[in-house]
Order: sequence, then C-alpha cells, then structure tokens
Amino acid sequence: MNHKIIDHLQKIVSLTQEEAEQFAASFREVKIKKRQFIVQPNFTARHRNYVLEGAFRAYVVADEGQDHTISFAINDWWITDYNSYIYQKPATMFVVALEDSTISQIDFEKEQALKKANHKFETFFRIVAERGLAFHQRRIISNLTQTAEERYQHFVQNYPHIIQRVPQYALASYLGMSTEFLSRIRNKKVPKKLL
Amino acid sequence: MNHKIIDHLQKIVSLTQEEAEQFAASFREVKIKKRQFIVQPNFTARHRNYVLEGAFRAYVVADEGQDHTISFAINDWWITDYNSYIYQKPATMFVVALEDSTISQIDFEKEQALKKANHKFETFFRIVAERGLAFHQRRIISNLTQTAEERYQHFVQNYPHIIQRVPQYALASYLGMSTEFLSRIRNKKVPKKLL
DNA sequence: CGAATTTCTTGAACTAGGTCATTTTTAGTT
DNA sequence: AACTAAAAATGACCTAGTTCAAGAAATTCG
Repeated sequence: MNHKIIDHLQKIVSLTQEEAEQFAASFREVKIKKRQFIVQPNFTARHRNYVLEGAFRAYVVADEGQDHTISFAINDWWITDYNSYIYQKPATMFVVALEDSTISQIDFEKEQALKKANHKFETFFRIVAERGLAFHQRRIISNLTQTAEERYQHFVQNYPHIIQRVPQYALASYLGMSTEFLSRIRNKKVPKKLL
Repeated sequence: MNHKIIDHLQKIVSLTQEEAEQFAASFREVKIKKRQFIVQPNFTARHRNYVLEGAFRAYVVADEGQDHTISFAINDWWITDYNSYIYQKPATMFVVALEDSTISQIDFEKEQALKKANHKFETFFRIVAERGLAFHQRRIISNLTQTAEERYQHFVQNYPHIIQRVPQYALASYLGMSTEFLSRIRNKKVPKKLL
C-alpha cells in the first residue's frame, strides 16, 4: 500500500520496514476529478499533496483577472500553496486538477508529528524543502536572464513530458508570457528578418 | 561568542547550553572587505554564510554581460549559491560584499555533521529551507503578476532598510528592470498623462 | 454523432520597459 | 582639496512582448 510514496522516500533516506509503514500510514489516497480544486484562496491549505497519477496546476488570479501559473505537478511531484501550508495561513493560490488524478495527501498536524517522531522523517522533509528552494532559485534566474523564447526552449528541453499534458495557456502563464505570444513562438518558425 | 547566531537559532528551536555551544563551535567568524567575493562561478560554494554585520549581493552574469541580482542579505540573513551549496557542484553566481562586513560561516561537512548529530539542528535547517522556499515562491508570484513600478513600491514597503544600503543598479536588476527605468520610476513622480 | 464550450491561431495596433549616448552627482583615494 | 572612478539621471529612439478582435481547431459531453 502506498508503495509509490515509500519508493520516493527511500530514495532520500533509508528506513526499516516499520518506519516505512508508519510514514505511509499518515497519508491518505484520494481521487480528484479534472477541474476539481484541492487548494483555494482564503482557505488554509491543510495538506501536502503527492501526485501518484495525474496532473495539477497551481495559479494565482491577479487584480485584473488574468491568471498566472505558479507551478505544475505531475506524477511523483509534490504540490500545495507553500506559503499557506507551512505558515498555516489562508492561501492565495488555486490548485486544480488538469486531469482525473490520484494523490496521496498528508495533513499538516500529521506531518508535524512524523517530523517530531523520527529524525529520518525530519531529514526527508528538510531535503525536499532544500531541493524546492534550489529549484525556485533556478527559475528566478531563468526569468531574470532569459527572453520569452529562451524560457520556452529551456522548458521544452527540461520538461518535454509536461508539455504534452498541460494546456498552452497554462504553460504560457507559467513562463511569464501571453498565450498569443507562446503560440507565435511555437508556430512562426521562420525568423522575421528572412523576408 | 557567536551570540547572534545562537539568538537566531533559539528563535526557531529551543536548546540546552551545550547544544548551543556545539552549534556555535561549527561556525567561524570572518571579516569581509567591501567588493570581496565569498562565492564565485565555477568554484563550489563550500559555506553557508550568516551575515552578522554588513551587506551582500548574489548575482549572475548573463551571456550578454549584464548582471542580474538574485538576492541580497544584510544583518541576520543567510546567503550563498544554494544550487551550488546543497548539491556541492560548481556555482553559477557571484556573492560579493557591498560593505565591509562580518559573517559567520559553516562549511558543508560540518553542517552535515550537525544535522546528523542532533534532531533539533536538522529541524532548524529544515525550517530555514522551508521559509526560503516560501519566500522564493512569493517572489515568483510578484514577478509574474506585477508591473515594474508595482514591484518597486512593494519592495519599498517591505524592505525600506535594504533600499538605503544597496546601490540602485543592484536593486533594479533584483526587481527585473533596467537601472534607467528604476531611476525614472523614482524621479518622475508626475504621471505622463497630466501634460 | 453533433452542438457547445474551450483552446489555439493569426493579424494589426499599441505600450511597458529597454538601449544608447551624454551629463550630472556622489563617493573614494591620495 | 583635487582627482578619479563609480553611480545615478535624463533625453531620444527602439523593440519584445501585450492587447484586442475574430476566426479555426480541438475537446467535452449530452
């Protein structure tokens, strides 16, 4: 039961059989339908969610109404509104299923209990946070240094499997450009200057 | 000795006298002159640095030569190239002192040893990483949803003390705009349309 | 299957912010 | 105090990416 999340855990820290079971027992498997929300603004995000199967998108809606994708998560990634989850304060993001999905979720209190109970679980969550931090820092660098087209090409190189599964408008807003502009990048393969 | 870093630590986890001393003993106080680098591209960042007094800037230099500020750190903040430090691979960033400064640094191996030795230290670094992650996520949201002027105003509101201490070109590149544009935002207080 | 809804594409006009070049101001250095 | 170097300001022009509008494809679902 819950073997995927245990595989993930074991790749980071090595555990006894009991420990693995204790960890898995704190999670609950939930099926989520396409277009269903698992996090919504003004409600506190009570879970950390591990995607077993499916795809999700986290986004915020700006004052003017356009939405901006903050992150994607497909199989074997974590997703939630971290500012809401770690500080247990109201969320500002939506997290929605892009496909019918299955997730494994732990709630905040149980996670705290796990970390308190066993040094290894603490280590696990520390490493997950550090990697997330490093990932976000790379993204900030990319946003600051690259053009829209470069960011897109970079994404294609690094996450070809995600491209197949997310709508283009969501990808465009993740990359910080308009849907129309991404469409042009993808289609207009003839450089303007060649005419 | 090293009381500032212990104060910081004690705000996050509570420790015995011995534990506090053990933690502090892994750090070394170093004086850094203005314009001196503590991290450079192609060298692996071997330390996590806590700023006791002074100011630093982390930045990357893009292909075309302009530099982009990734983060600032003044008193009581941490700074390093996290992608380099946590994975112990060559850095892509520079970290330079903006003033004559004093830092308290721990090296990678000692940090690993601390985390291994005591659950509380592991908890401390986990919390530091989580907060950093949440901070970066807020910055990504700000970059995606706000205009240059809004980002500047937001920064003024949240970090007025930092503004005083960093050069304007560094702030501009942190906020993702050109020096000239930030200069215009600051000075041209008369809206264009009023003429 | 066929209608309805979403998503994607394309053109044309527009603008936020960038680039370049020059000058002014500020801060270091001897 | 004078000299130098670095940082900030300002004007003129430019462009990457946006916005708006409307049609074409692709999905969804009864």
